[in-house]
Amino acid sequence: MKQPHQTVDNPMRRTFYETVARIPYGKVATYGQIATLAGYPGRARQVGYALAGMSEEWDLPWHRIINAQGKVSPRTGNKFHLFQYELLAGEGIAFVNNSIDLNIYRWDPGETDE
DNA sequence: CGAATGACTCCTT
DNA sequence: CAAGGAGCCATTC
Repeated sequence: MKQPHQTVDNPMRRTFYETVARIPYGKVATYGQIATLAGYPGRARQVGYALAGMSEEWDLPWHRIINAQGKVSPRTGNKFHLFQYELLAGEGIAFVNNSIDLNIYRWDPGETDE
């Protein structure tokens, strides 16, 4: 089966991690957003793929990454996405029918960030 | 190189 | 608003 056994040697994946780590508290970002900010527009899938290969021990706020629908991505075979909801709620994110208001919580780099 | 896969996104029903 | 189909991209076999 296909396993994301990728290494961090790839500058693309490393850049994704850097971008994710820059997401401020109480804010969220979409995969496409991260990809674009990382300098790889259109690689939204690779962002999710990179996060999938990431260890749970990482300091990255992976829970702040959601899809363009304003919901957490339903990962395959795991219910960790449920845990993501709790983490986001802990950040002060408001949910409406399990969906997040991207118009409010979407990370705006250069304005609200450092 | 071709085929398959996946934490995605957009467009149409 | 929810569901289905097509498009895109990188990595792996």
